[in-house]
Amino acid sequence: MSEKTTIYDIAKELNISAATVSRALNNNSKISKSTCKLVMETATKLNYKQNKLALALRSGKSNNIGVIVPRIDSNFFASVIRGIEEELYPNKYNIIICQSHEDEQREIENINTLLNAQVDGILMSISNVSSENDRIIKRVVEKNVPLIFFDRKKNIDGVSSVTINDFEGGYIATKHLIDGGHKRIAHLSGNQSLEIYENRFKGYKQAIADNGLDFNEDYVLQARSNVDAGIVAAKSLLKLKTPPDAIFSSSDFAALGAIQEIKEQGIRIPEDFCVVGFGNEPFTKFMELSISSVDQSPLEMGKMAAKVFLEQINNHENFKMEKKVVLMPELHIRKSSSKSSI
Amino acid sequence: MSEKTTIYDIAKELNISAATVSRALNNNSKISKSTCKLVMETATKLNYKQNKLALALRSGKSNNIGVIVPRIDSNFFASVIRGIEEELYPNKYNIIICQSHEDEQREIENINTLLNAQVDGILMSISNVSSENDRIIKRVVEKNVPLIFFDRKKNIDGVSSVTINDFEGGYIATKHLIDGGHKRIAHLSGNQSLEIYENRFKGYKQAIADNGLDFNEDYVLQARSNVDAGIVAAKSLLKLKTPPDAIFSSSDFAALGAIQEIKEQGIRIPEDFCVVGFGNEPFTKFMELSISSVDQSPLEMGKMAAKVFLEQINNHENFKMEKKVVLMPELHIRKSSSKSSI
DNA sequence: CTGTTAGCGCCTTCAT
DNA sequence: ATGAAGGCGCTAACAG
Repeated sequence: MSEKTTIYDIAKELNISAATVSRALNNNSKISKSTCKLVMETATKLNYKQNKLALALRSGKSNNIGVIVPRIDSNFFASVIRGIEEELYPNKYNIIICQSHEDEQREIENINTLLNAQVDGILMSISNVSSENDRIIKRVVEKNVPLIFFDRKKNIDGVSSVTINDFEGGYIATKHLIDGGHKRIAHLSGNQSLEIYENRFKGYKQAIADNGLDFNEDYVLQARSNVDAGIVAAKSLLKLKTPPDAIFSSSDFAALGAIQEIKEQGIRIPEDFCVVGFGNEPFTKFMELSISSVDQSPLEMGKMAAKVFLEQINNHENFKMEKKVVLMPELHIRKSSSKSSI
Repeated sequence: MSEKTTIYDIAKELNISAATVSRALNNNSKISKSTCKLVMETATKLNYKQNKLALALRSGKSNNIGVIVPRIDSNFFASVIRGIEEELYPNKYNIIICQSHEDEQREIENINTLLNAQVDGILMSISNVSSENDRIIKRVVEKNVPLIFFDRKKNIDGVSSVTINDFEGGYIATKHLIDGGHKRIAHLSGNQSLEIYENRFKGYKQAIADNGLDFNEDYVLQARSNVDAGIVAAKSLLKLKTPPDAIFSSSDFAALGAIQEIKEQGIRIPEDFCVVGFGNEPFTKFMELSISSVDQSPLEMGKMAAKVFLEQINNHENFKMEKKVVLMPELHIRKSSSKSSI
């Protein structure tokens, strides 16, 4: 009972050939109704399950796709993965998850593992932009394994990507603060070597320029994406001779830390100081002092990445296709930046 | 360049047999140093990558394990998965993720898919306790595919599980409220047909009984795990002739909703009313009025589930092993329940 | 309509 | 120390 039954078992039982069984199982047109029915019956009787491994080996299609994320236990990445899964499930693809832990070496290992496992495609958010992983990424492209970047991308020929317009995100967040009457707006940025943070920063700068404000380099600090970094950053900003009166943070966590520190120093939010974050993490709307934040629509991003993959895989021609999808970010205005909604 | 190189390509290049190549690649003892070196060199030169699919088909081991969760975009499940991944990564296992969406039919499909994909084991948190999925779960056991439940389990012979002591969790949470001087403690429960919620409820009840308080059925409400459900529940609790003065909620989200409603009605927390949640969601500690909550150590749970799987897979004997690991929950006391820490 | 054959890529007996 | 052969489970040509 614990033995796996194969098409040969069914064939033997019925005194027919394995090929016929295979055909019947696959609803091949030219099989008599009777044998087809017989095969189906014995299949269920013997509790037959198709071995996808054998099928994959033969067809060269594993029906697995690999997803590489820096870490899975962040709301953003988990939501993207959910989106991917929901889009791919009806298409019979399984998802193999890898975490790079922001480590480039690990990322390369992940890609190799996935390639060895013969995945039909790789969807990834890169951890880092060094030239080290360029080589292997190019190899993926050469092997004609569809590769799609989401959120954190890299510009490489033949590689599609699904991102949000981070520039726009930075722009609308900053513009919102300017509209609120703020003139000294600081910016907490992430690792600028990543396009996403660079673009959010550029959007911020552009909004500043477009509205006749002065760009002040002292107002731009780098802060990792956690609460403590936000606290540290806010501390140093508030120590300036002319401290800012608002912050646009590239990270919700840093925004939270900044808010904590600002309130700690007796400054009122949003009356005296406003803050806007980025990412729309669940906690931003749960806070009593809810935090305004730019939403990245991770679910949609995941679905879109999956869709692009499907297009690519179904593009049987041998011309390479490269698609760049850019989603629009949406600013969710909450208490941390709206004096009216107090 | 886009062609995949196989051991035959290496063999041809070197005018030796594929068998020798295979042996050399696997560091087989009885291969001359020279040919071994030669093989290795040509392998890298030709950019050879072992096809795990072929290996899997031959060996019957895919080195993939399946993980089924109700949904992935919840901090708890994402963290468990992270734990699983980190533990299994060094052991060269890949993780295939499936979401059941709390739908039993989908869950059955997931199991079948994973079985078809020849996974070496299945780790799952069941969505539901009906008898429908019993049959398929039994089939997994019969097929000798290691099956491990985590968090939401079902008692089935031959199936291991890793859970937390939910009874204890409910008990310490309630006891903490009692110690705080509360005598009218309400409980928001989840779907009682799931062991976890049943046990949290039992722990609550036991703590009530052990401390000479009266159990009041009106104080026990079922609430789904979201903010709105918590609001609704709190509303109806506060309408009672003798409303409670504390709540132990089986869900952090419901706890948050309850807190919002309680404050809305002008009742002060924690001075007049205390609340303890369950799950230790990230937001609970971020709130200004931080929420006390029972931690489920999801990371550890994931790692443990993976360890149990590894033990099981390495248990080459044919006796079935069944292991039940129960982790201890930990109460994180925060502002929502501690008058002293205001 | 159905059977035979062959091969996907790998490893492992069995020979030598 | 190496080669030849067979098979993991499946399907697609090629024959009938």
